Amino acid sequence: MTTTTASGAQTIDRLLGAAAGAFADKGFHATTTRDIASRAGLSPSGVYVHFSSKEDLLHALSHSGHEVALELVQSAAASPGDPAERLAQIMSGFAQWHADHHEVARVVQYEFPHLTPEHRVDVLALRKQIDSIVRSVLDEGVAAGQFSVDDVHHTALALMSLCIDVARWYSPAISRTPAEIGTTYAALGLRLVAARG
Amino acid sequence: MTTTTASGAQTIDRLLGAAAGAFADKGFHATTTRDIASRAGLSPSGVYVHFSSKEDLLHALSHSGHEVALELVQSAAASPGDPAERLAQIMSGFAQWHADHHEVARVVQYEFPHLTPEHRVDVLALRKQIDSIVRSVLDEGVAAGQFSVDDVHHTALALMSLCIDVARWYSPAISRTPAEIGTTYAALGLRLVAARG
DNA sequence: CCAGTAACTAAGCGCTTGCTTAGTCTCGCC
DNA sequence: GGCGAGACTAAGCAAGCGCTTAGTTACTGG
Repeated sequence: MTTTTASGAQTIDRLLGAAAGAFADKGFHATTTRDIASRAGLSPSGVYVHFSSKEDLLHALSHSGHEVALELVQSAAASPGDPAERLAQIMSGFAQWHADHHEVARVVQYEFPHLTPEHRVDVLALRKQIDSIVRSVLDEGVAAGQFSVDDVHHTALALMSLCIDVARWYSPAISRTPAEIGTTYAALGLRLVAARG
Repeated sequence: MTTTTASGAQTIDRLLGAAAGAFADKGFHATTTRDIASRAGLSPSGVYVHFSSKEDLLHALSHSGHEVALELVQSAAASPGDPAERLAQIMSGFAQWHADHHEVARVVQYEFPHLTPEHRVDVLALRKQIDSIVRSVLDEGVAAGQFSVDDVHHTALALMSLCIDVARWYSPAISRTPAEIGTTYAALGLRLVAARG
């Protein structure tokens, strides 16, 4: 069998980081494999020791990014507290993640269509899990009379949409910190579902 | 001087439409000039009769798209009614436009970084106008005691963000019509600014 | 009726792309 | 102490890229 050594694992991390930076800066198709290799301090062919293609790198990045986001939303939804407190946790965590990891987030959200069809369905499954968690928190809040929404599906989409778009406009150069953005978005989320409109 | 004939103007429109479709489907860099030419029913060199480069096409598309969006927001902001009614007009019009013209909207929003620096500042000026119109409607609503927001800048960004992200998830295959999306987003927008939270 | 020009194409140039091949180096292990 | 295998590179190939050149056709004003 083929084993990966410690130095190999390190190189894989460098390659993923290099690809995330390059894809976020210039987009998947505008990024060359030579670009990724040089950012990772390798020769052009060094990439293919660890990944079978440029799209393979995109998929690895996309899959692990979605996994991290899913875990984040999962644990926020499972935290103690009423639906409003848990929704606030989800919004603040999800929005902050899109700022803190805006490179990976941008790749995850905007390069998704460039995955192969098989890799796309793989990643889509993780996305659906995130959506369904948000919807169930909304359902609970409505059942408890704490939330009042016109349509749970549409509202859940709008809430996620708000956080996802953070990756588009966020830049480390702006004055708002990711943590502040998280706090703001928790408040905005609660406004969107507040009962007694 | 060089004049454009009627048939030439028609071809320019076909080229812009072809480029919008191709850029929206595959992204700017993944689109080839041969692709655009064949969608427009021209030979590969036919593109260069009317546009000096592929980026020139992106800029034309981006500029006119922003102009249409600006006019839309401008006229909604100038419509009769109190700040709440005018904000609802802006949200419904802007959201609906991102669904109805999701091809151009996607190019406008996501291919923006691939413009040359000069073309980017040109388009950025139009963007800033849109933002400032939204902020002034918020200011008026706050002054009238009709709105209550934590921060006008942040709220204006969130409102625009919500509409812009429609272009990412909208597809003609879904059951919601662009008009329905507009109505939903007008209501969501008012929730985000509502006084007596 | 013909000169001038806008609209368009066939062919192709120079370059870059993703990826491969053939080989070197450096370990850990018996 | 040699050998198998993982990590890596120099060189390069076939294909596709944006764009140009040289030329043809179609129309329009004088």
